[in-house]
Amino acid sequence: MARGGREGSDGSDRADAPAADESDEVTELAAELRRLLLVSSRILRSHTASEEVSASQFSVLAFLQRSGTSTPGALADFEHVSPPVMTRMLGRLEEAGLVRRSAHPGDGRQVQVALTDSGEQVVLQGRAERDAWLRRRLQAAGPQERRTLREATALLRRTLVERRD
Amino acid sequence: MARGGREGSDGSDRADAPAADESDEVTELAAELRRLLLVSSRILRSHTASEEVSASQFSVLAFLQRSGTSTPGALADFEHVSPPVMTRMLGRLEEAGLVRRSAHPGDGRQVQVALTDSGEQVVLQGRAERDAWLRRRLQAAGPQERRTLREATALLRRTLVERRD
DNA sequence: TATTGTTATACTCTATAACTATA
DNA sequence: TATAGTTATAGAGTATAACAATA
Repeated sequence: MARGGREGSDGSDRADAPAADESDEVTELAAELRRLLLVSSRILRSHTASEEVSASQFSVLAFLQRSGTSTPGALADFEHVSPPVMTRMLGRLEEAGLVRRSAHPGDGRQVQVALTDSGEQVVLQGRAERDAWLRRRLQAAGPQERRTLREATALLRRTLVERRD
Repeated sequence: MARGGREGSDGSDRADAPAADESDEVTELAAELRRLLLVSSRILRSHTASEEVSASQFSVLAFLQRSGTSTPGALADFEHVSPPVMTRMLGRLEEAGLVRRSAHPGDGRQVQVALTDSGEQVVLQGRAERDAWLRRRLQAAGPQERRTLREATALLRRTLVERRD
């Protein structure tokens, strides 16, 4: 990791101008984080898909199960996908009989989306099984490590997901 | 999977049988982590793709730049994709003139993969630009938070990526 | 005119199965 | 027989542009 050198060692000690070391540190963290997210999302995707629904589809179903009802636009925002992608996802879920689309009361442009009974079954029964692989690993990691991971999860969400600019 | 209710809630308080609270805690962390990885990989992918190469392709180029030379099989392992996926990725990169495939000396079954000069250019010039978005956010998060993220990155890699079973 | 959603189009990402060539 | 890689096939994930309907 070779970060040799002290900060401010070249005389540029203004507080708001990051020193070379800090810049290196951020650069390296960024590269590691990028790679980790890319690879671990692949791994997780493969471990949380089932024959019934993919990881992405399950995420939509789980959101609907908690929120009761939503619209394609709200779901697209929540999942961070473009509207056409959500239209397609909902189309597949509807074909599979897991969600139902109906007219929005009051605003004819919008569409209401809700789980069917079958969709609710998939969420409730699938949840435990779906996260089993991840739970096993977290269990093995130990309490202290889970504490770090909980902090980091919240932090990553704030840093990557919720911030808007 | 349905492991029959909560463990430990019936008075079995052996130290290696996680209490109900711990089980709930792990379950919740697993669900949050799954969702975070799914969503943030989407976000990151959209912010690290360029016209030249996608996020995945860049990751392959960056690995080659550091390792000098590799084989399709080793790259597939490293990226956690199946062999046919790597074949296709390499095909596209080769078409674009960024990598070169050549006969493996000593083992005719294997193939050697290396960057072309053009591919090296893409890596070296693309690195800073590609991570700019992520670096800005990490910079804004502050030193203490980056420390947590560094710990968590290493921890997640050990927990999710490196463990084999 | 702005918003919501969909359709059309065109990629990339991904896996499994079957095949070829070499060891 | 086992290993490395590719081809064939199929489907999911993703985005932008163009369109329709409603507000």
